[in-house]
Amino acid sequence: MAKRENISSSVIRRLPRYYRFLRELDAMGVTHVSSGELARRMRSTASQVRQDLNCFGEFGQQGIGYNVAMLRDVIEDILGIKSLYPAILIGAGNIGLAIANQVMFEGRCFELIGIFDKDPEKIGKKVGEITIQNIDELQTFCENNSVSTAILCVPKSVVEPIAETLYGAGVRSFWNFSHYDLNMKFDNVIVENVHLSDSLMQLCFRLKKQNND
Amino acid sequence: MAKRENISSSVIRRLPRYYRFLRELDAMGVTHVSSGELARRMRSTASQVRQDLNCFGEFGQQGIGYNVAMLRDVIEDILGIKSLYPAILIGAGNIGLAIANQVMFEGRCFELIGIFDKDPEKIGKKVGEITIQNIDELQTFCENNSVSTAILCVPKSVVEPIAETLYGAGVRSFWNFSHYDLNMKFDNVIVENVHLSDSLMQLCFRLKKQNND
DNA sequence: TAGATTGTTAATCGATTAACAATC
DNA sequence: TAGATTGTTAATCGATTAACAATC
Repeated sequence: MAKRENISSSVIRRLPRYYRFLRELDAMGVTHVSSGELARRMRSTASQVRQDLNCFGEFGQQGIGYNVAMLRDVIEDILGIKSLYPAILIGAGNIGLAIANQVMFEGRCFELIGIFDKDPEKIGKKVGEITIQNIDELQTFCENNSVSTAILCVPKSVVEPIAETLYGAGVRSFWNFSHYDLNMKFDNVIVENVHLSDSLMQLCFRLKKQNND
Repeated sequence: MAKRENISSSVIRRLPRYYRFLRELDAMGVTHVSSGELARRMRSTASQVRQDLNCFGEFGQQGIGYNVAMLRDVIEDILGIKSLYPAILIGAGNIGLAIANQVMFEGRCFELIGIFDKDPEKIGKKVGEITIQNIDELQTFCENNSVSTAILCVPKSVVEPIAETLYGAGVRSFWNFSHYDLNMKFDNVIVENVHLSDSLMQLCFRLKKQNND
C-alpha cells in the first residue's frame, strides 16, 4: 500500500478531510471526482490533491478522475479506521461524557470499554452500557483488560499520576484533552492532543485582528 | 504593537501555547526565561522561539532572556483574550453543554449570552445562569442583542438554515464543531473549526502505523 | 571581563504550485 | 480525434534552522 516511506504530517492531517468529502460525494451518488473538484472542497489546489494521493498509490484515471467509492475505501484503509481499538475514558465530566458518547456513536476507530472518575456521585452510574468505575480500580482494570488507548478528560493538575498508572500498565496511546504534555515525560507514546482553549484563543485573536483592520 | 504586517498562520497557531507556558512559569515564580527553555517546552528550537516573538516586537534582553510576566502580558494583548465577545451556543447536546461550561468557566474571550436548541425537553432548562431558548427565537434574539460569535454544536445536516439566520442577523464569527463548511457559502466570516472526528482518525492512523512497523 | 542570550540575517529544508507528457 | 485529467518532475514559495554580531 505505502508507496513512499515518509508521509509528511501535513498530508496525514488532510486525510480525514478527503475521507469526509469522499463519503459525502458517495452518499450523493457521485461516481467520479477530479482532483480539481476535490481541491475546491479542500480549499486547496488540484496539484496538491494529486501529490497527496500519490503518496499512497495511483488511484486515478487520466481524462476521467478518481473513482469515489474506491478512493474512499483506499483512504479508509490507509487511516485504519475500520479498527476498533479498546479504549477507556478517564474523567466523566462534561467533556468526557460528550466525547464518550461521540466515540461510542461513531462505531469507528475505538471501542469504549471503561469509564473512570473519582467523584463518588458519578461512580456506579451508567453511560450507555458502561458503568462508571472508581479511578482506584484503574490499575486492576488495565491489568485484566487489554487497553490500547486512554482518553484523558481530567484537569491537567491530576493527570500525572493517572498517566503513570496507565503507562505502567502498558497503555501507549492517548487522546488527550488536558494540557498535560505526555510526550515530555513518557517515551514511545502516541499522543493526539485536543486543546479547545487554544482554539478559542485563536478565534479571539482573529476577531481582534479583524476589528483592528 | 504589530512589528510586521503579515504574521504567518503557523506563528499564530503557536501563540496560545507560548501563553500557556508563560502562565505556568509565572505561577511557579519564575521571573525570566530563555528562548532555549521556551523551545524545550514547545518542542521547538531557540531560533524559532526568537523568530516567533520578534514578529511582534523586541521583548528580550541579551544575556538574560525574557521577563516572564511581561511576555505573558504581551501575548495576552496580542491574542486579545482579555476581551469578552458576546457569544451564543446553538445546540445543547453533550458537546454543546461541555463547551458552554468550559467557555463560561474560562471567563476569557467570550461571554455566553444565549443557548438555543430545538428539543422541547431542553427548552426552558437552565445552564448556569442561562435558560435554553427555542431555536425559533434565534432571529429575534440576534436582532435584539449584539451577538459577536456563534458556537455551532449541532449536526451538519441542520446547520445551513441556522447559519443563514445568523449570517443574516450580522453574526460574522463562528466556533464550529459541525462539519459544515461555513467559508464555502458565506463571505467575510471568521471560522474556527474543531473537528473531533478528524482528530480521532489521526490517532487511529498513527496507531495502525505503529503496529505495522 | 567572560558567559549567556538576544535580534536578525543568511542558509537550509520542506511543502506547495506549476508545467507537461502520457493516456483515458 | 479532441478534451479532460492524471502522475510526476521541476520551480517556487515559505517556514525552520544556523550563525553571529551586539550587548546585558
